[in-house]
Amino acid sequence: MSPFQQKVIEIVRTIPYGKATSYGQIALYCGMPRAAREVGWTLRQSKVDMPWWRVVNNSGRISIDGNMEADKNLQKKLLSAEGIEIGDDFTFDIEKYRWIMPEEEVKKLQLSEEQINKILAKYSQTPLNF
DNA sequence: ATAATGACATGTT
DNA sequence: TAACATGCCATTA
Repeated sequence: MSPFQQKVIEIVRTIPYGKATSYGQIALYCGMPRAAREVGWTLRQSKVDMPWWRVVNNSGRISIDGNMEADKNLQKKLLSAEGIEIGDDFTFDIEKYRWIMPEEEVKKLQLSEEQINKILAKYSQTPLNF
């Protein structure tokens, strides 16, 4: 298992109940802004215990396709159970439920200052919305 | 070694 | 708003 995958797992485990994040967001926290697909790959093949269902794509859609229909429906069910309402098209308002890592946690990630700034600029705890 | 394939993201149309 | 195109990068073939 690569260090990247280990980070993915660590971070996914910190996502609180009832919240959701995107693949790209996790990738960013891991210091690999372009590795969203690898996050998905990790969640799929890693059998360790983690709340994988709290990770969706950036438009708030469950993006499991093809022959993983069972998992797709399971994810919808699990999210619904945590209070996130999901429509028949497997989409929901991610901004309403998006989890933002606290700034002090971001600073513990051992990333370059440049990347930290990038993270805070994109996912700030006090965004425009409220 | 080269090319195709994804639980993705983002900018253009 | 939604479809399309391009960029990404580890894994597979």
